[in-house]
Amino acid sequence: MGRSGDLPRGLVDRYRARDGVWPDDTGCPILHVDMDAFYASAEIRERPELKDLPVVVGGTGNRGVVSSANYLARTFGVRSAMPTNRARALCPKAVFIPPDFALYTAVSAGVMAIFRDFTPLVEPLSLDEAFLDVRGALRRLRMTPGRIGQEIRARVEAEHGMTCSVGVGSTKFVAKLASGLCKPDGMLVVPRTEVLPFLRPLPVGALWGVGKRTEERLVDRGLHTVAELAELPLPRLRRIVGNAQAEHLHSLANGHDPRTVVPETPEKSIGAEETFETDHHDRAVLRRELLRLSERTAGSLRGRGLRGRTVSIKVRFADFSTITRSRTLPLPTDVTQEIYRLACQLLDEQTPPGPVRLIGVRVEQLDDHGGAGDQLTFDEPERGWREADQAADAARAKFGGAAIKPASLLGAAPQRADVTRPRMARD
DNA sequence: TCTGGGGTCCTGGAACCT
DNA sequence: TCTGAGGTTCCAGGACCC
Repeated sequence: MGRSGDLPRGLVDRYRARDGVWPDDTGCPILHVDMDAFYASAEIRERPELKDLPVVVGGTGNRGVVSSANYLARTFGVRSAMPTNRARALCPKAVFIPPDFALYTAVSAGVMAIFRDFTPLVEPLSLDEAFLDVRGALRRLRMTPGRIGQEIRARVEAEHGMTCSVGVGSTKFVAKLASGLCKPDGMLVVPRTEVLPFLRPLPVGALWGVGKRTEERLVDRGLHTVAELAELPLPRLRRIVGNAQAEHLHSLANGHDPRTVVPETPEKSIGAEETFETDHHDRAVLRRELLRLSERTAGSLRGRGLRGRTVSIKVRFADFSTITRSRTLPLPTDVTQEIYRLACQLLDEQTPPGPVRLIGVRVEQLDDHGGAGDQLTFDEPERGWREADQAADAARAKFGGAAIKPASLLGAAPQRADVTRPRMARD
């Protein structure tokens, strides 16, 4: 939660423990646990000699950005999402490390397992954070929510050598804000009766769903704080931000957040995209990249037992203008060649010429085919491609990711900016 | 400063169907 | 047979989140 970290610290002290006594956590069953500088901490855990150095994890190429920086690096002004080149200028002595997602995934699994020792109702938001609903655990473990938060913090540190921050509240939104306000290595309890006094002085940008653009729009109309937004008549807010967002923000600002902790949510889309190290006009290069991305996307689909009906491509030009083009198939697919064929059609028929800095492929309208394995579409040629995909998947599983690739990808790949992968931490 | 990558959700327009 | 209204789906783009 980026901007909540900029809030006045004095505001939050009343929600910390005083003389070892925590504020009343009755009716506060929601915990939000957020690992501190997760990727950087995981790297330091692997290489303890980095402990007292500024550490920055992120793309190390020309166009890379910072995914995570330890708190020492942050004292130099380094922030996540900042271009790596700028981070380097601010802190030349920092150790820059490309992300290692296998490591973060493994650490994350260990941390999530600790959460599940307290409650089965764990909703991971990314590798480094999760909501917990501890309602059932209160009776079973005879612990208060605050006590559970402390236990979790202690176990994460003891078992993984990393710190985390915990927010305890009556709703997801309050718990999430609270964890953001006590970073790093802290805990905050916002009593149910204190929700409105807690929220009202916050800037509108602290509301979940208010980013840079919406914040500008609200501030332009004189709405600076949550209190001002809460008091605005709903019809006026609708005219500013649209119906759905108005309802959502008005509820949050008035302390209402009906969202429950949902342990499993089905994926809605899967895709891959990449930024080139230098811009490319050449359609042959773009098509080759589409094949690589189609292969990655289709592989992810097959790995999860999913198929999708809508294929979309995203093209970002040198001037940063971005277009998306999509087409829907009559039947869902997970076949690399079919996704690639559609992606090429979209590139050739619907994409204007120009220097391209990023290209991506995404598959939407996903459909779990429930292990129906070979259930086929009516498109007979697809059968051969699916069998080829399955054989290639098996070979990759046995011999590694580089073991098999389409012949057209065997040549030199275009230089890409540093690759990062699913769900980055942003802490 | 100059902007990654993987996602979700919403809006609005066009096309299509009833 | 034509037309319009209303609903649904598709598509594109924007904003946001981590």
